[in-house]
Amino acid sequence: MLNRVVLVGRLTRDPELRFTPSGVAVANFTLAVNRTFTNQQGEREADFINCIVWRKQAENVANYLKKGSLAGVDGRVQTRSYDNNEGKRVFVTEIVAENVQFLEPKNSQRVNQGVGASNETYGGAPADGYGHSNQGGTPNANGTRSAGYANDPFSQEGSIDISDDDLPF
Amino acid sequence: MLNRVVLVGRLTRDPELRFTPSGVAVANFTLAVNRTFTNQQGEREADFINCIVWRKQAENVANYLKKGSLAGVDGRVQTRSYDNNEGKRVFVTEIVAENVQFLEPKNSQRVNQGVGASNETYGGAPADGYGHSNQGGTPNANGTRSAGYANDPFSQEGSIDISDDDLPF
Amino acid sequence: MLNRVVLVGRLTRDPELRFTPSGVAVANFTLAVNRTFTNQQGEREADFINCIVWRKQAENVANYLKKGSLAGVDGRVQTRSYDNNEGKRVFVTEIVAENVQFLEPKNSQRVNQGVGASNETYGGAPADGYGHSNQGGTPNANGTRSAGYANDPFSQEGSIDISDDDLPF
Amino acid sequence: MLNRVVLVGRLTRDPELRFTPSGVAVANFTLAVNRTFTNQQGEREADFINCIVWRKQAENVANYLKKGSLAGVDGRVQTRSYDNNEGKRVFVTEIVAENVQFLEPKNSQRVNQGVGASNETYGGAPADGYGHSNQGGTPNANGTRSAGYANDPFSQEGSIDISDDDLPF
DNA sequence: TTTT
DNA sequence: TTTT
Repeated sequence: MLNRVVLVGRLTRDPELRFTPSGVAVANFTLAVNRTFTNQQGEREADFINCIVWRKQAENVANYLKKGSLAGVDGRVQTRSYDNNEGKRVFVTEIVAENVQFLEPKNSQRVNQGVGASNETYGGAPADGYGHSNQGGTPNANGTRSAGYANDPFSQEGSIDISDDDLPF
Repeated sequence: MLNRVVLVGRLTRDPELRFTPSGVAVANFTLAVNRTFTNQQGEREADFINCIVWRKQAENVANYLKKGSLAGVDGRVQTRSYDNNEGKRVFVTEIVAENVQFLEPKNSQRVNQGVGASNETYGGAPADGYGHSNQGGTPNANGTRSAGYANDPFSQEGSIDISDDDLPF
Repeated sequence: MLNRVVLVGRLTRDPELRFTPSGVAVANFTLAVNRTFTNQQGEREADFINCIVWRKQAENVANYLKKGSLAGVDGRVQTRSYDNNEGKRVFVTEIVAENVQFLEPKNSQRVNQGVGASNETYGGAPADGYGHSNQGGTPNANGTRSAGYANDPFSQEGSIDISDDDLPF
Repeated sequence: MLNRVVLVGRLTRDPELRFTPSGVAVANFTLAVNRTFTNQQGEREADFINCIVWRKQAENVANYLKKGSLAGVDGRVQTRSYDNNEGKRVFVTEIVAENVQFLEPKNSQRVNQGVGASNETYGGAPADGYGHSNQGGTPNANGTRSAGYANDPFSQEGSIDISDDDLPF
């Protein structure tokens, strides 16, 4: 059924790049989209919209976008649920970006540094329903733009709770 | 900034019509939007997307859509937050419908009955972060044409008070 | 760059199914999309929007949609130009449908009959800049369930001026 | 019915600002939208999409966008027809922009000079099916706030007559 | 928990 | 908490 979203906004912080157990890249980011109208106090509010993007585009996002970057997203609305650490079901609505357009002028774009550019929350399962992490070893030691430890044999240590079934293709 | 969503799906239950203190109609409904692709088990999943619509369109939605109705929505993604009854901040992402299209064939459409069709949760603040309601007293005292009858047990007598040019078809 | 269109409307006539020389299916149809507002005479006008769809979806469109069918389209705006029979350059704007949703209730859907369901303008090049037809050999030998005159020995007369380069993938 | 378009692209030339006989501003511009995929020769083509925008947004477009500007458009597909100077009916498909977003970085934006910035084709009906113009005499005699200065050589003296809250940023 |  |  028809399900289409188009957004233009700015990243509220650096994107987070992770990998599924089978090595597929996923990036998460939040877009601040300023409203075109003002509220009753005359202020222009914003919507803070969570986005997720897969594979090569995920790596591009991680490498070329950072906090404050202007970006366009073409995708679809997705809902999912997971049980949080208190055993409560949490419902999530987010945008799965199928196409991300970088809208920063060329000269303002810098390739992100490997270390720290995509900051995995080490140690302990993140509370967002994704379990991907990049535990142990030398994370992204290879540096450069694309994601080395996708091939890291140690990446499976500890638990992971995302399986390939979660991939949207 | 650009923020646009278009959906086609089916209502998971009857829409809920409420009113702000100043008498503005708001309807909430959830659209089940079937995915166009299947997961790795070969099943076609759905996204359950919360929508909100205001004013005249809210009344039309409450009057002409019900559980199972096929509808299209043109709107924007909105995020907001509120403190739940445990004092915890909850973040909500929903679609503000600016235009709702009824996609049921004509003959399958019936005007909803006033009682029960749009069920305001009386007594106590709803847990969804909206406080609007139109409880007791002189509903819609502020006047205008909007729909006091939503909560009015007598509203079915005689004709309904939506004029023909309010009808979206 | 972002380029996204979503439409819901009714086919103004039966879709036309053709094939490129290499056997790729293409269907053309026009969607009448009623405006949600009225003009100064109080009339509700419509936009008549040309759409094109490729491959399996083209065959589905040809088989399951006909004049009057309600359909949704998710796609992109495309422009192209060609020289008409008076040697004048003509510019065309149309929607390339990437996803077509059938919105007719199940019971009202009938599989189109092969012959006549999708009516190729026989004899002479069509004036729309597509010359596709299904020339030579055993057209559509690969065949399967698709559209009637795909198997029409006469459809090959005249030239074809679409090459595979025109395919959007 | 649902009819929604979102585009991001660059103006192929300066926008053209005109006025209807009753003084309503209209701007036309063409957006070059680069495709996200390449053709079989490996080239990335573009679509050249005609847009039209009304009233205050038309004036903003004329004042703040020029050839090469990056802009986003949220609108709908419109078709219309007119008889050209050879008495032939011409069909036009264009995008009516309901919201235009300026995507150029702040420092790269300059207010267009009045003269030449928005170039009305004086003398003789334009061949595009719009007859509006605002020729000579008392421009914008009907009054209101709309932009006579578009054609007014003196309009640059002192301050520009767009108030700050008209600015889209 | 938010961007310019 | 989900629709056909």
